[in-house]
Amino acid sequence: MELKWLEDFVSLSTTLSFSRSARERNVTQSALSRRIRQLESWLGLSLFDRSSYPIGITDEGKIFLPRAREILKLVQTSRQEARQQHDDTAEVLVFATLNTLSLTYFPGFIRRIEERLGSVKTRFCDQYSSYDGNVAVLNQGECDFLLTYAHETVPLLLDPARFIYRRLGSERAIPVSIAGADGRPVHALRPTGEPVRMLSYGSCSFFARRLAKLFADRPAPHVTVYENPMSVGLKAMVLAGRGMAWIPESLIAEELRSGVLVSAAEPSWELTAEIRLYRAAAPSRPGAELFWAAVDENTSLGLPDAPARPMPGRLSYAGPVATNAGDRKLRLAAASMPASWS
Amino acid sequence: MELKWLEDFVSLSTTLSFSRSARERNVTQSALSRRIRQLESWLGLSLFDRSSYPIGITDEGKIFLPRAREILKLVQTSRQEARQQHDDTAEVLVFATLNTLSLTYFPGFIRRIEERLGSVKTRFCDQYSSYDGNVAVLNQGECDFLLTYAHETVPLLLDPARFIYRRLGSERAIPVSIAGADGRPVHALRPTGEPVRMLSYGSCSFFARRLAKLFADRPAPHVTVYENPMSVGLKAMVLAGRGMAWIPESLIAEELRSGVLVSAAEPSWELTAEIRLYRAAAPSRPGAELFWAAVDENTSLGLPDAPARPMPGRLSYAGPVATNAGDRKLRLAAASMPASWS
DNA sequence: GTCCTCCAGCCACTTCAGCTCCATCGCGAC
DNA sequence: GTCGCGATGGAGCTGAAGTGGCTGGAGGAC
Repeated sequence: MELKWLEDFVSLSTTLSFSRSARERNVTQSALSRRIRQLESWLGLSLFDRSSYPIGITDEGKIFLPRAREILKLVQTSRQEARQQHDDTAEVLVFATLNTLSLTYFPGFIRRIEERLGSVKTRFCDQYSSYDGNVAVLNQGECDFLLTYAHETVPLLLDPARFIYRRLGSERAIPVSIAGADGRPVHALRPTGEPVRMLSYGSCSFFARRLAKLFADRPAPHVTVYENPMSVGLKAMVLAGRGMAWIPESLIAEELRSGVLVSAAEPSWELTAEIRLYRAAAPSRPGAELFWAAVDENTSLGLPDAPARPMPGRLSYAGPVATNAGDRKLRLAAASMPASWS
Repeated sequence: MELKWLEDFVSLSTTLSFSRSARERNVTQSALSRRIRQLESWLGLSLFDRSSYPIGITDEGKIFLPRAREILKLVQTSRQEARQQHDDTAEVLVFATLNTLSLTYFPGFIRRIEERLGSVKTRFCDQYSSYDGNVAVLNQGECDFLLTYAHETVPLLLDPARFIYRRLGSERAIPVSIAGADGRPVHALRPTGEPVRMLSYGSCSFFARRLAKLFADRPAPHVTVYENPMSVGLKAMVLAGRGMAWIPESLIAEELRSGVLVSAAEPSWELTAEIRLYRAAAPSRPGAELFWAAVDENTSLGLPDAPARPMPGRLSYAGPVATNAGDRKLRLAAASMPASWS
């Protein structure tokens, strides 16, 4: 038996459509069909009535559905429980953070803290790509700190009475394109004329929200030809000349300096964001308190306004222990989904 | 995450030895080592302390162990629950039976019953190979009927007050070998001289018990060169000339007649067994009661003494729905283990 | 009636995770 | 010292499971 069969089953029992669930689970319809059959044959009974449209769940399926959920839930909580135990005893600080920040700001940030505290053990939560997802992680007490972008136009669903924050710096997202032979952007945003090829964030990331608002206020002709919630992915596409995109400055400082990438819109189109570190207001573990104190010392030394700095050299991941090292597969399409924990 | 990782973990936490668990789980030591590492990396912590021998389970491992068991248990019970539901509504009769009987006696038996009752839906429980396992299945009410061999020398752990039975027939297990050019057995049991090559049942099957008793009473020189709890497996080895074995007569009637196989010991070495159908004494589902009544009618017509009859033609499995159709893999070595439900 | 969607089922083909079977290495235990 | 055990690496293989494409049947929608 495979746990993914159960996930398939739960998904299918919700959508009641093989095609839709197949899309949701990032497999073809025929593969999903086969997997559901495998589950059914393992159980020795059928879970869905396919004889009509839309398909219906059988009585046995109705019995089994809560069980399947229970199993998946139990697997999830068991892992969290073991981790909690480990993090507590090993004094590991758990961060929720956005993908881009984990690549740009975090490494330098943690280095500066370690200069004060000595070596610090850290770990990231699973949920990378979604802005709200990370907020939820802090809300539910599954991490010690939330490192995130923030801007007045994007609601951040944290009770100010329960959570406090420090402003660590700021970031700009710049609309960029590769430069043509003449040094001008190949793809450029213009108020009129041809729509520009847009490489865009999905819907759940921070800059996706910022952009949605921006275009609501200042419409401009564009057609979205690619979506990826991770700015690194967008950067790669921009570098390949596939269109323009808003990319955090710290990710493309090098390319801007060398002239490979150039601004693709007037400066007024740039987006800004604060970089904030959130924590629960209530007293926390000794290690977390120590960390927070070190953050305060650093920010009091004038760091709050320092922009996020790009990592020197090539973009290789040198952060904390990857939490999904057990997952070998990473499909591009899957990147738009919440990180799977199975 | 894979459920087999949890099974590995539970096994290893019991044996505290990679090599032993690897053998138990039918993989190489290096494969098991990798799988445990995969589980650990999925969890993000280590479960065993490998720095000393024997290895020790870590604190986190101690936390996670009951959870792992819980998950596996939940998976198992969820399946049983769904099946129960299905069997009840679809009026499926559940049998526990020995492997050989499912191939020899059962098909004809069910055909005779169906001549009276019309089509009957049946299903086998998972536990095939172990004699006691099948008994336990009936004891725990997980099946309607137990079809089994029985003999006064082999204890059958069923409370006579709670379970009743009917004698359906009898079976002989005959010591056989392939015939040489002279028509005499290539491998033959002799009270003195060279030990004969013995192909033997494991330890948990019915005829294994009978044989153990037999050899305890009448020692004869032999060396066991192959073990398989399934008599069909032994038959194949006998046909390949690998040695002698006790095989149920009904499985080899054809070969005995044609002379391919011949008796490999004096007739006094033959083993007998009754074929019995057990059920709970308490009233049961209507379908089961109907079935039982049909059995009684049949046995009253003089069938009880009919020996198990081999299926005509080649030995192909034509019984009820295979319960482990979801399991694609079947390793020979695994055949000696209780059927996996995962 | 036609058109469309949805699902089952089949096929050929490809991919790759996971296994085995080596070999080697380091390290405690004895 | 030797022995046993576990980790690790590479080569090679296999089978499971995916994709992509197709057909066919069953229903809705119009």
